[in-house]
Amino acid sequence: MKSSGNKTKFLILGLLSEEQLSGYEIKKIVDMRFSFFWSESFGQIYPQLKRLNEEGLIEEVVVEDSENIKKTKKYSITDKGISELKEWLEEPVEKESVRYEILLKMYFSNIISPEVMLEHIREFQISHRKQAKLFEKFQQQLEEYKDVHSNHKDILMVLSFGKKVWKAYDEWCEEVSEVLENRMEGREK
Amino acid sequence: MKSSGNKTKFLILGLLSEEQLSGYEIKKIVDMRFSFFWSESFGQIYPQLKRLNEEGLIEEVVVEDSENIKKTKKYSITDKGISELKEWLEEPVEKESVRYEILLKMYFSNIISPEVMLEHIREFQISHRKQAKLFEKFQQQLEEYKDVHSNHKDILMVLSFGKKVWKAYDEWCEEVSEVLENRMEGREK
DNA sequence: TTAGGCATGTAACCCGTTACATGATTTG
DNA sequence: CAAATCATGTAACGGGTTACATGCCTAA
Repeated sequence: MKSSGNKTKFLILGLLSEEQLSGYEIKKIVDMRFSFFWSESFGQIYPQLKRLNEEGLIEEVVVEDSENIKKTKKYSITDKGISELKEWLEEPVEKESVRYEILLKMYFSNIISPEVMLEHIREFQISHRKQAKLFEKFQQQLEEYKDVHSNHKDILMVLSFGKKVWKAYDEWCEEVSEVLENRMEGREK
Repeated sequence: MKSSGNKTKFLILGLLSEEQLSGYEIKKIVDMRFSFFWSESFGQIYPQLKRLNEEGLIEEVVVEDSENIKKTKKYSITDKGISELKEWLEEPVEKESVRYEILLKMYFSNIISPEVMLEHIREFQISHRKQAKLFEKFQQQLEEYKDVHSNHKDILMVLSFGKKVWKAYDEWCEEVSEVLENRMEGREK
């Protein structure tokens, strides 16, 4: 068992190191900006916030919101939290284990018709192109609010990863589509 | 809950649709040829084989190995197994949820020194280059035993995915390394 | 006024890895 | 003959998703 393991913890600490957030806001940020390389569910976030609070790595912020008492529980990171975050950031990256269902299906696709496989590829391509457009949109937003994010450059590099890898996905789809189309024609003859 | 969910099941059915295999052999194949896009542990494979056998999707092969009675339990796929495999292959691909720890660390890397982050990138690059070399090796092997695999072309396409995406990884590493090196110099001034 | 978004949380369940147990066979 | 590899399997644990429960607030 590794010292890390629980990465939700560090995602939360990381986000709280930038600004005070509620569980709901954390989820929103992950869905909007991290979705292409990370995901979290409420079932992870809320219990984790509770634990981190108990451990003293974060603390609840008293939201004195002038007029109305909000129901949102905001948290801020403590010094202890920052030092644990730092520790984790300095630890070597565990190698990710991805599971591409589409490649499994591709591998065994001689069992099914090329038409069906082509359809899978098309869907894969469409959904990833949709994501690729979000990269551009997010990058524009970033340029506008350049001063807000102290880690502006780092975010750009994360985005660059997405753009490069998603481009590779797209090119692969093009290549594979062609092969499958040829196969369809060949079979019809 | 989706009708699929349990993908180990279909990996096993897929591999058994090509040849009779034991649990141990399945693990070996996954580790050698699928490792860049799939992984399985014994703790998944053996119980799953048992279940599939009970369900009648696969059956134990009586290994009559002339001289010595082997301890290996080989399985073959049944017609029922093939039709379930086919069904799954035709179902739409669920979108994968990847978690790139390196991108999380990159995102928050303003907290740590560029030297440490650069080290992470280097390790990422090295391990992925190692994998990239295996693509070439595997492709050569494929060309040699072209006739053995009926799905030769499909395997090549899976490999092509790896080559393209891993190339994108490598290019990203180069780009990011440069940025981090500049940052280090900038800070020293 | 009702549907949808905001907001927090818990419980059940599934999936997957790790660790452990066991024993045969091969190789230095 | 000891160490490594082959080979099969189980149990425990942990991480993550889904479903559910609850209640507020806002806009059509």
